[in-house]
Amino acid sequence: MAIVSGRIQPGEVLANEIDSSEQLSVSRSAYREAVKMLAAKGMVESRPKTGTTVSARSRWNLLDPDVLAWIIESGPTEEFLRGLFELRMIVEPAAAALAAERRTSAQLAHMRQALQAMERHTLKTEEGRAADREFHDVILEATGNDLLISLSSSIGAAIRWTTIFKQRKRELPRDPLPDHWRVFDAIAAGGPAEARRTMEELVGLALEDTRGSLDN
Amino acid sequence: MAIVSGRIQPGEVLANEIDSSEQLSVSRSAYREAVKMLAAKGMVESRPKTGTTVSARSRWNLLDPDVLAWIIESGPTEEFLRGLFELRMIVEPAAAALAAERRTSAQLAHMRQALQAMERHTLKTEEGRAADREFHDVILEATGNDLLISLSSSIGAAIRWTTIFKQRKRELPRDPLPDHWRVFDAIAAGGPAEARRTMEELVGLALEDTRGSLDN
DNA sequence: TTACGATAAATTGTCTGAGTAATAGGCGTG
DNA sequence: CACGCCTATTACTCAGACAATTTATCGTAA
Repeated sequence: MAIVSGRIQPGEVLANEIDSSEQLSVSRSAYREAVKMLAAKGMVESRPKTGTTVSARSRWNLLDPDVLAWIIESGPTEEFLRGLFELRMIVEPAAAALAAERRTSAQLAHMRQALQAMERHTLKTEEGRAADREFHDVILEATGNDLLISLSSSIGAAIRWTTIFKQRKRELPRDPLPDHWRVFDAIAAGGPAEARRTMEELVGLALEDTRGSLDN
Repeated sequence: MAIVSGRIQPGEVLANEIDSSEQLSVSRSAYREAVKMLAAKGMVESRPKTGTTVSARSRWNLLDPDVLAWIIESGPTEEFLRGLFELRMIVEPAAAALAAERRTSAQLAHMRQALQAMERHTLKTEEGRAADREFHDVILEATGNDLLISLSSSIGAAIRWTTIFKQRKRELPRDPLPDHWRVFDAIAAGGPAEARRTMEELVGLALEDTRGSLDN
């Protein structure tokens, strides 16, 4: 958190292992294992004699789920959130288009089932939100592209966290179901171009909602 | 490598820490630090009594540069490579479109300079390839989107490794410079739509080249 | 026979203290 | 001024012990 919040800036060196572990009241080995995880995510680099330095932000694995979570938790800049939604707007419609080309009928049935569950429970309940996630997950699965799945689920989780952290106060102003059904219909019958268009619409509207609740 | 190659399948448990570290002739702490890095990348999960189990592939951070490198090094499936290029085809044109909207004149000058260096040295030399990378990096920088930069540089590095690993034998059959200049012109003056189109063309042709060298 | 609660065993997690290896920075010499 | 040597600092590795956690087992009672 000190690193992602900028309290320790890239280029700065952390206190040496002994001092750091004492500050945190843990053993040196526990501290080292923690630092190794940060190193694995590209956030720090360790070298003998020099110590452990915070890496340039461009070297961080920003798409790592943990890193994303930490950034969001630490109060991300507005610019970062814009970037997050921008990326979603690039990836999700493309994923929908691929799904329209490749989905199996079993996957289609699965999507319908998820939407029906969403309809029953609404987004106010945890079950409803789970059904929403499931719908989007099946779309990703239908693309048959593991990398796209990995990327998109990271983004999806991050976006959900932003709404959990920031929203809270206002109700969802709009019924999201019709948009979801339009995406479904497009993937079922409309072809890739139509799937892309409807998903752009869905993401765009979700963005509007979130933007509203972020302005405060 | 045992994990990414599938020699140890998701769900399987690794030998316990003492046996594993002895097999590798390292101390338990060194082994634990290594495993912690894999855990940070989502590839394994450790729990007392149960041991360390390989996570489901859907939980891996496939976009982590290390994970990508390991997968490519271990001989990726053709399907995986298709997915990689597919993702590139989604991301890079979108990045070019954003760059066309937001680039500063300084960045534009930087791009021109990189292309001229590329022209001087050609892609046969390391300097020429560095200039190529620089050109693409400046485009990313011009998008002003950190997440997009992180994603695209991971993909870019991965693609370079595939060509390094597989290509080797044949010369580049085509002069890539005209395509690069078209992208440059579009970013300089043509607007986002034209930038997207020219970048699609560039990536598509690069894909063709690589596909050719992969079929053997 | 089944359900449940106490017990045991296996494994990771943590801690400590020591020694090793690498390297940046200073020092001296040519 | 350039180069090579030296030293101190730091991360890196190791070994051994103990703690915490959780699964599996076993016995007891319903």
